[in-house]
Amino acid sequence: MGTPYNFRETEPKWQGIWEEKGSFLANDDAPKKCYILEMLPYPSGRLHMGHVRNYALGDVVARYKRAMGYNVLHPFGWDAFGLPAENAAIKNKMHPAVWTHQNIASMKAQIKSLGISYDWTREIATCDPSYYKHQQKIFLDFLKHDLAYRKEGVVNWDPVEQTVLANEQVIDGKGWRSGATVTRKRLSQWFLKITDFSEDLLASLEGLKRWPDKVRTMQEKWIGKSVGAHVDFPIEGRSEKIRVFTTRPDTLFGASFCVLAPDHPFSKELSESNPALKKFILECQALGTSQKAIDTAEKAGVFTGLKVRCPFEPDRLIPLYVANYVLMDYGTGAIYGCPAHDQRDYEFAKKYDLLIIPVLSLPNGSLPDISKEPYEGEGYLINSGFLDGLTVHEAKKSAIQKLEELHLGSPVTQFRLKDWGVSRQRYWGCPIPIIYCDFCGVVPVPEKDLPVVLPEDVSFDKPGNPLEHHPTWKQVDCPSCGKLARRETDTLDTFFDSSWYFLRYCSPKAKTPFDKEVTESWMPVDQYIGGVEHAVLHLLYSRFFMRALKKCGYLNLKEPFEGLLTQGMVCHETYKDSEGNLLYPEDIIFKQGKAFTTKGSPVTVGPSEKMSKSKNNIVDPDAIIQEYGVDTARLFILSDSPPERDFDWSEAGLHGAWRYVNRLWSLAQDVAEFLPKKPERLSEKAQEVEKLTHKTILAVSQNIERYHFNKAIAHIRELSNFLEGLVPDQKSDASLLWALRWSFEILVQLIAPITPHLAEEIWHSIFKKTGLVVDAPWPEGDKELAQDSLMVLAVQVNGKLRGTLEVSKGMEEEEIKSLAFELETVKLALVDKNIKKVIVVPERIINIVAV
RNA sequence: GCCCGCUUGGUGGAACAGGUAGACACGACGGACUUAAAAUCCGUUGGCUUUGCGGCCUUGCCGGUUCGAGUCCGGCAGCGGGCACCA
Repeated sequence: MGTPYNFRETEPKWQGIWEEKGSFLANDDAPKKCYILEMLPYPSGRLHMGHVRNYALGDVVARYKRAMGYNVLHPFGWDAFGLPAENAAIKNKMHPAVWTHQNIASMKAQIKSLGISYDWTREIATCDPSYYKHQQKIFLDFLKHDLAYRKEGVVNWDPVEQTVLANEQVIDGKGWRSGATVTRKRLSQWFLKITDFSEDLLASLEGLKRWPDKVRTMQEKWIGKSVGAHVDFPIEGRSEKIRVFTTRPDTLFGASFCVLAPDHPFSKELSESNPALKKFILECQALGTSQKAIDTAEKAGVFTGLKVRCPFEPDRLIPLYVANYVLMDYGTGAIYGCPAHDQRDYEFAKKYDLLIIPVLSLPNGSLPDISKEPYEGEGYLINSGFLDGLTVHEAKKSAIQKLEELHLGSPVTQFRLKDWGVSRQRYWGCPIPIIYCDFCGVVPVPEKDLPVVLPEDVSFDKPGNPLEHHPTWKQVDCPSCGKLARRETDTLDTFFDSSWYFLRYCSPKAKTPFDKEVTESWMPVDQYIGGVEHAVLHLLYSRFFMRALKKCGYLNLKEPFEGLLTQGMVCHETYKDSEGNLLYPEDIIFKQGKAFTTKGSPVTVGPSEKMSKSKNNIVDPDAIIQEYGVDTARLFILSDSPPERDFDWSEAGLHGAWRYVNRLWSLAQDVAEFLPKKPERLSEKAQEVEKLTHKTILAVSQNIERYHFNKAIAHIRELSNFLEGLVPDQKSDASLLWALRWSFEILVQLIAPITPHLAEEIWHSIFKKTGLVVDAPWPEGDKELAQDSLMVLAVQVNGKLRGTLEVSKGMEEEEIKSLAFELETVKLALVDKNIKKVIVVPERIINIVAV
């Protein structure tokens, strides 16, 4: 028994030494670069376990790469603009800047106690004018290169508060504070032309080999390329035509109505003389702007009184509707309905009693049953004139060809992706550097006047945008004519801030947004780590930014993130007392596997759910670090689940990690006795130690490379279990004494990226090493020495395991077969059976097939 | 509603390219140490069955491909993420 491990002293000590020595500073000039990055956090004020998980994952990779000889860039910063700061301002009467800076200070202290290998000299905060100054420059360059433009966009409008609401502030169609029914309002706003890059953003996904497939699929679906056609439906009795977009020109003979979006210009025109339609359009505006609200609303529409002519059947007239399920943003803002073969059209047709004409047979030629639901599968065209008998694919081609001949349509490729609206009617964001002049129009703020800084003296007493009702801020002289003009009072979407921060880290002190040469040498990010919830928006916007910046001449790269790891959520059980009230985890005691309150009454343990305030199941990282130390928390959070899955936090699991930390500490003392040179001869046990050690090095390295940290830890535990078992034997075996010490030293290096403080402390105070583990090169595994000479083969009869064989590597197949047949259990299973064949899979299995 | 995932013992998970399901842990149970408890250490632990040996069943559910399926294919169910102004 040696001295117990004192993490309270040890952890801050090593954090201080690493900082003092500058162990984690990145070097712009050194070769072999590696950029490891965790997603920029929002400074909410309190660190949560999701952060701890994220940073622990990144730290293992960063420390491992450093030990592998890489020059690692591992920076940190804050996504410091955003809505919560304004909410806090209203609630607590605290200025957003003060609130944000306080949060950053307290979170920074918490993060420092995690011992993550960050280069803090590169820290940024997006709310800092020295950051957003460059962002404003980028915006102006986007404007110059036709990547930013103004158009009308739709926002959620709270008519009582006279304020624009975010989607999350709209609950069941009502404003979260006022409770008033939210309406849609059109405002002139700034947009970025992400759609200029639709094709490239889609095609380049294929090259992102180190991204999870599911993220690539999600982006692919989001961009949503579809090949279809524009089709014109002439309006009966008028000269205009309704142009629709469709992906199914093959089903045109099944058309039974056409639908315009409520926002369609023609809908508006017709509504002037149609009060019912006008009323309906107003009702549609009561729907929020979210896709979910639109999709789940009951399909409803109004007949315009007009009929349109089917392109292929000039004599057939179908009604023209305006309906809530057609979007102005997508395609042409108009569709034709083929209810027999489309779910949404089907629902609409049923509701308004419109014709449902089947135009597709099943692949076997029979008619689909469309009495209850539409048929959306493959088949052959029917009831379709010149298309009859064709497959869907053939009919699409043929229909488009005919439309072109008739001058009533043309093939067209459509993307679901929309341009990115970046204007926000809020205070706590980056000001858009634009001035509106009655004489000169839209005038960019001259570069010499950047940054346009947020005014500090704002009030949140009035609803709406504080910049808008600030007494003087928006008044400015026009840079062009000098007359009095107005500043843009909208600020930028915070996704704008986080779409280029990873570039700023490369040269955080640059006078320009970033230094081209240095940035190109660090970029792309080798490994990006963050939550799956960012799979589409943040990651897609960042990919767009790289392309847009390239177009503006900033750099010559297209993809920001070469490797991507998306981590799962951190969950925890929920607890309720006998009355069903939620309880906090710290008020629960476990006895014999059952849960009780501290007062002894029984507790119902609910399912594990994402840690959140509303579920009362948050575990505070600070408290855990106080009680167990950060290495224990890191070990537990890395060992229990693979990173991409949800993680279940449990006090018991944490305790297991704590025990292991202490076992390693005491094992270190048991094997500390030193033999300076490897003995000439190794005993059998010493050879086993050597072999398992090499196996472990290889397995741990491979598992870290693949981000299977839980498996890496399992291998480390296997090795330490083995070493522990041999400790009593070492006194009588000098070569084993050497082997145990040698092996354990390697084990300490292998676990160092996971529990870095423990590793340094063993290295220094038990092994009396002079250098630091962080400066030691990663151990090298020898494949030869890790080889087994014997192996175990499974023997099956008809696919069922009947026994095993231990054979030496390279034994002849015939010999293996005959050994297999000699197994008693095999003989028994083969009684009264004829052998049909024997399958031998080298080094794996023998399967005897018999009947 | 639309898009994308996930589902293996009491629990978290392992099984690399279809080849011995349950590595490594947690919990539980039994034992050692202790006046006792905690801590620590040792052993057992998927289920059913048999006095041992063994046998049968088992990867959310139903079906298929294969000598062989947790892994591949089709269908279903449950849970979760995203849906463009939360970040």
